[in-house]
Amino acid sequence: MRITVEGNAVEIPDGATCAVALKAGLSGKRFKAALAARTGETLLDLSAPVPQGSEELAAVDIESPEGLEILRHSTAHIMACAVQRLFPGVKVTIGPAIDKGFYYDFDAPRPFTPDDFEAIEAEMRKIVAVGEPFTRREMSRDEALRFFGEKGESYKVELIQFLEADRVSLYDLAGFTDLCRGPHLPHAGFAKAVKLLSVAGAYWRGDEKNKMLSRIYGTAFADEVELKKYLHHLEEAKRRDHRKLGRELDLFDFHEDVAPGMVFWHPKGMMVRTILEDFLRKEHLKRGYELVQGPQLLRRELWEKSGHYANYRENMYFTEIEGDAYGIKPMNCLAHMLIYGSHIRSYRDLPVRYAELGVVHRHEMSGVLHGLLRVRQFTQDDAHIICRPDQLEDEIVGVMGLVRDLFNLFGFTYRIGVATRPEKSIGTDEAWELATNALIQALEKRGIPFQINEGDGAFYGPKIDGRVTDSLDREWQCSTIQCDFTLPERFDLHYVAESGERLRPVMVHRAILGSLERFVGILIEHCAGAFPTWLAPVQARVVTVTDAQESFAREARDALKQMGVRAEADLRNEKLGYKVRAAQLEKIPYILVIGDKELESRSVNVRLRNGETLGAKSLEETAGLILADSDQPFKQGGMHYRFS
RNA sequence: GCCGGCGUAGCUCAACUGGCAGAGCAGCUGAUUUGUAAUCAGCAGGUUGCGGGUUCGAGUCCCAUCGCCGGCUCCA
Repeated sequence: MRITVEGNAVEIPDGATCAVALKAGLSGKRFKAALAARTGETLLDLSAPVPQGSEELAAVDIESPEGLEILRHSTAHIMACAVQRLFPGVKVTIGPAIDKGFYYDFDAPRPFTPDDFEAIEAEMRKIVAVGEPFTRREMSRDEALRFFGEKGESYKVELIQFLEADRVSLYDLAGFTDLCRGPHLPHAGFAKAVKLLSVAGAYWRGDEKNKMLSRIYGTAFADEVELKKYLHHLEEAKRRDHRKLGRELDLFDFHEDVAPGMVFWHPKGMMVRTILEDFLRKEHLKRGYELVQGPQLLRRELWEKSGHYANYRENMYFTEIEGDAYGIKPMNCLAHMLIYGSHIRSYRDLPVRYAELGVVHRHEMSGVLHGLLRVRQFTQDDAHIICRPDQLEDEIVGVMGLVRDLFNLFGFTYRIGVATRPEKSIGTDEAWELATNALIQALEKRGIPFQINEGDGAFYGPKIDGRVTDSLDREWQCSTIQCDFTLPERFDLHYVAESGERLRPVMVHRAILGSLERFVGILIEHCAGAFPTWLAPVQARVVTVTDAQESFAREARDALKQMGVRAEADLRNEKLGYKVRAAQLEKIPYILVIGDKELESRSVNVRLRNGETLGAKSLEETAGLILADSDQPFKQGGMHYRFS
């Protein structure tokens, strides 16, 4: 029998096993992975005969990353097959593998609901149990158009019309035929650990002008153990949800009825924010920034002049004062430019670095709001650097240093992207090219790896994006560094050069943590509510064993406060275990127990958040311990105060 | 904004096909005075998101609206 391995035809004796097939013609990483897996434990059955009629090599190691992707994509086919068996008349569209699973978009008379999962999964299990083979065949473009046209699969017809190839490949599975590049599993029997997860609406080809399809998300793993692990991971993410922890830890809440998308910070949450803000201000002052602040409302004419009115109006709030239209600022740059423009500037004055923890309002569509991570009012750790073109690269390099230091401090790994000119934009081609190159060169100079995101830039300039990955491997966009030649032009900013000539400066818009709201949300999920000691709203709680220690407990709390520790006391008439449990659930870093023994020696018994007890210590010693712990990030936590 | 799901006490959730709105936790009060993740008892807690409609009767069915959740689109 003749089979094809990654495009190479190989002759295999009839009745040969997969092992023989593997030996016969190996190229392509997924087959190498399969070979490698032969020694270890694998679901690949090498003694199985090569299935008849299969043109693809009958072996896939579904434990390799490539194999897993094949498994998931194939599982999407199995699901589509099951859906068409159960719901005749449902049209298929596309069903790719995604990061942790797969989806398939259907055009169904009635959108699917989770109630349908049981039936679909049962039907899928039948296909898997039989081990229905995937078989590949090819036909010409016209044949395929006719084939899918006759079946009424109009979406497949549309897809083929967009393809440039003369011939297309199709895969058959138990009577279900799908247009597909492949590759696929040899047979459905591999897809044993499968689960459907959710339904959602999704636009055909991702365009909101197109029809809304019904999408089913699912996942598949090499075995049940891996699947369970992943489902557990999803549970863990749920447990860490900042919206849940925000309520449980009494950090913040929302009053959806009166202010959707706007945060009410409770005392503990505000403490975290305040510490963060103080830290950021100090850090910016160290790095040559100056603090400024502009107004919330600016006349509409100003937004027209900047281009925001034309490009960003639908996301802005407007109000009227004495008959004049005002826009509530969605960003801080205009005020900063007006401040810059209030003096004549010399080339010696540059760069000017204006920083503001700026409160902005953006009218986000109702469907996108999400806890602290997507809100309508938020605070940016914003700054604008106005500099000479020859200083631009150094300034970006400096900003990237701050990005690195801050993310290191919080223990985030991060990924950098460069976003280029979008369709809706202002400014000349030359300016765009200059700005884009400056960003790229600065990154290269720092040796920071990055990817290019075409057309993802702001309307006034290209940008560098920084996305952090949290402890659950999810990515969040925080940093944005934008190069802007356009607004200085529109606002006629200038500086006086050595020659006396008036020249145009460049402006860099940048935010490192992005929005403090979002960042606190990410941080909560990252540390599961257990803030590092320096950020913990309550660092220590004094807990009494009986009422007899009440007075000393108050004394101890006040003494700790005096020494700079954020301490409180739990004097409730409850058993020690109850109060320890409460403090532990609130993730307070230090629990200080006072019973009769400690009362006598005027000490506290120190218990850490992880359950470890350190024994009795004097109040001074305890305060020293806690303060050293909360100082750590500033002194030893990988901070680099260098500018280069 | 679009598709789907949902909205019952502060929180987590009950209430069969329409038939007297309930429990645990949290809270408050009292008893208890306790040694490192939950002492016991009692009390209080509600216009079932809001507004209409159908019905003898609506938490439950219908319409409208606000909001939330999961996605899509968007995201400076």
